[in-house]
Amino acid sequence: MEKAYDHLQTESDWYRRWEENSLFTPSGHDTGIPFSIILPPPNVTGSLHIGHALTLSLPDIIVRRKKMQGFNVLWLPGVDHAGIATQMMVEKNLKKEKGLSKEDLGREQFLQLVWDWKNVSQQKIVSQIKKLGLALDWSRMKFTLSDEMQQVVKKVFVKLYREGKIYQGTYMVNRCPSCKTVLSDLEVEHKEVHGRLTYIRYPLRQEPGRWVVVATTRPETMLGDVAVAVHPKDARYKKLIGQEILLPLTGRAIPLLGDDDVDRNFGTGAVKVTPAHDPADFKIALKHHLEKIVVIDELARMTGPIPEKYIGLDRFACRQEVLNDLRALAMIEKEEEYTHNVGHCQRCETVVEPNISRQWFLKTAELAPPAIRAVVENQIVFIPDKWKKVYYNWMENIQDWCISRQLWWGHRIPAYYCRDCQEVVVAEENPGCCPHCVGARLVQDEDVLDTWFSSALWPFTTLGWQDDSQDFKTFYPTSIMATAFDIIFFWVARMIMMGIHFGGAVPFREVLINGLIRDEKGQKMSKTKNNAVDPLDIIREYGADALRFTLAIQAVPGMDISLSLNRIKGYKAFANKIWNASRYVIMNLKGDEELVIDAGRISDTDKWVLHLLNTTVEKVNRCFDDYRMYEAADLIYHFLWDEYCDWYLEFSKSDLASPQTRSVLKLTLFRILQLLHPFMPFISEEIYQKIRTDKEFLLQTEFPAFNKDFVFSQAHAAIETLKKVVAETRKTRTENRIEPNKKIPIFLKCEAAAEKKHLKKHLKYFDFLSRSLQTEIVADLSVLPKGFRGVSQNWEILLPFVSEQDRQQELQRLRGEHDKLSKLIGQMEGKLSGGGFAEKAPAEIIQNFKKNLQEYIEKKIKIGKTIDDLS
RNA sequence: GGGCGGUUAGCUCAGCUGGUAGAGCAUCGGUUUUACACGCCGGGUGUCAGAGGUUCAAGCCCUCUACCGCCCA
Repeated sequence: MEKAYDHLQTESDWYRRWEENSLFTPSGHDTGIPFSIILPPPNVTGSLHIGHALTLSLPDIIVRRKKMQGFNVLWLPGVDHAGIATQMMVEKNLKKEKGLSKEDLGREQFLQLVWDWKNVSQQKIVSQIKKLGLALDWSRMKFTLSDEMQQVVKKVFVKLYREGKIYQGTYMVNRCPSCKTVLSDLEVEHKEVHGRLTYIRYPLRQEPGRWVVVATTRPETMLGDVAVAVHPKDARYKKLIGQEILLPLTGRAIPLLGDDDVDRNFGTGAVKVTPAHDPADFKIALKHHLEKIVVIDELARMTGPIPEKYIGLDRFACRQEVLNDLRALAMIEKEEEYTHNVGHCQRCETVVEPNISRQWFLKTAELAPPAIRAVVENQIVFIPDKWKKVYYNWMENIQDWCISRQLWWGHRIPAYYCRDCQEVVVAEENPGCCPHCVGARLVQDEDVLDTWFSSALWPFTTLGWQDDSQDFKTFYPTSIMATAFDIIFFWVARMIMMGIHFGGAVPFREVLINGLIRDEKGQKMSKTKNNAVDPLDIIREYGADALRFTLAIQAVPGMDISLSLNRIKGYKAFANKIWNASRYVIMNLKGDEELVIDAGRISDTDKWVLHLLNTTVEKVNRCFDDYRMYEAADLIYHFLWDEYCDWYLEFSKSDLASPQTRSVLKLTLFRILQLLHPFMPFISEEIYQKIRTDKEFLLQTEFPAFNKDFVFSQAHAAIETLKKVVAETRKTRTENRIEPNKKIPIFLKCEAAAEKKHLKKHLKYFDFLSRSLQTEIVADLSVLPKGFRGVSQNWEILLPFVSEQDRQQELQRLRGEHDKLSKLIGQMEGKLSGGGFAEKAPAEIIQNFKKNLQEYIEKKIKIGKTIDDLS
């Protein structure tokens, strides 16, 4: 083996071999308990970012362990067509490269371009996923807009329509004039904007010279005003209700009416009513049967029955014009700074325009309650738990979902309009002629469905629900859905509703919500801030194993991760550590090692490491079962580095001639590789191949479980004592600047007979690790030559002085320590005698406390004696 | 306006059902010992945001405050 670990070499080829050997396909429909996860499908907008690496690695870690535990595991991959986002990117690209719009190309030709883009992007994503090492079954790869999915989506749409859950209606919706489509409420982001509140005079028709003042942030909409509303109990305006107002600039006469919903505290208490361009005004208009005058078109340009000069102006340009004109007429009372929330398009950040239009909606009234119940009844569990509150909050206030989009890239709505009788026909295929009038002039709806509509069907359609497949029967409901919290509404909630409705059961049992990845300063990563990192760059520099481990050990459920390159570097070093520990073990194997350990013949150090390994295995399994993979990673890290490498490998150097120790070395290494495999699949496989058992790949071996034959509490305690004495000796050496390499005579004293006996037995380890020339365990240190002293529990250590200066130095140190102990003991005794601690605390705690106190007291006495002795 | 997080060592973060604080990195001193300098040995570091309360005992529970962040309306 090479002296230094090379991740590039190790990570280059294993994936291909795993795939070729079908390691990632389920074991079969009749073997093992099913365990399934459907990949949250990445968008085909480009490539994966670091957040994906987290969301995808965590379930992979779970999946690999489940496979090793013998479950019948399905981990199914796929990608999402991402309607708006992908179309936008292709449009932008087309504009940039050829200066053309999508209309220049036409629907069909443009879609061909998007498909090309999708293919390139999908290829990129798949290659990234493979670099990350995800154990996905590629033979079942899905795409949300494949022919197969198009069939299912149509089927589902028609079914929902016939059930009356999908309907067409004319309502006020959010429209993005830049993306040129309507958006659902969720796709609108509310952001604080510093604007101006303009107070405009609205003259009373019957009383020339008098007016009411209305305040607005959008003066241009006044062109579409149909009324002014006041609160009926508002003393300022009560008497004016019923009068008419002459709308400035247009001269239209509009009523002044009373409405309970008017907020008396906003502005002047009189509000203008623009039903076609404001959701609240829309409601008022419905109540009072007011006309809806459209003055802004779908591209946010002025239109309608308004003065000629404004027609065609952009809404913001028109705002300036209107203000200028009002000013000229002295109709502006005042203007003030005003901060308010304005809806922006989530995709392109354009200010969203409320707009009345005919759209398709999904009724949620019947779908939501069972979806809420599923979580209340714990059929679905959120991890961490707190997210269920977020889920409830949204589900309990859910609105109907606008599912049509004015895009080309997506699932075309399977609705046909008859040109002859104007009827709408909803059917999976074009019926050819109108069932109502038998006319043949049917045209399909131009719009497509919201991307999330097909995503909502993902857990069951990917499994072949539509064909009543064996996969669906075996793997639905799936076990876990892993995702980021920002799409709980968009995706998780909708999957639950659709899964229950169509799949007949919840789509998944657990929802694993991971946090956001931030940069090392805790800032959100973004392209504009230029602090985003490319997972491929990290993998190239540090390795996929190091990246996976970094993400796993930092992924405390519900917490964001601040990703620092230094930390990744640290886990790259960890990989090198594993490599070298393995190199040591493998170099010393003779090929005759048994993997079955005879507990009667192995040494205490062997027992110690097996005992600790066993404890670690038990804890790791428990952590996995509680979805605390971060803690499992931490446990493995510390066992491997702090115990196995720092102590066991060093102990073993004295025992290499023993076939038993060599067997333990091999077995423990094997177990470590198994524990590590879910986190670091590549390096663990590479090393496994050098100590291979009968299984061809590590993933085929059985994940370690607690083994009651490996409980060696006595040996464990004895070696722990040995470690403490070695540590104290090393510390004493270092503190007193004894040359690290110099072998010196060491004297030990111990009052506990059993410990003394054990240590005597383990003296060879002590000598090696303490660089001892010769070690003597004596009954009385005071009769020996004077020396530096160390104390560790029952043990005292003496390293002989070589000069008078040594003696002075040691005395000074001892006095300092003596003082420290006196202070601590005083504090502890105080606590024990006063305040009720001794009476009220549980016996176990007090016992422990007293034991510690006793230790300090003894240590103090020992040091006191030593001081006398040296003075 | 409603809700949810966070505030712990220089930095980034752990700390399970309360029992005198931990990791990684950084830093300091030593060290080229036959697995590893991506290493080894050893060290220092904290009014656990602030105030009050419950308790024998609070980083952890309760109340309030401050600051930062997020979601919903």
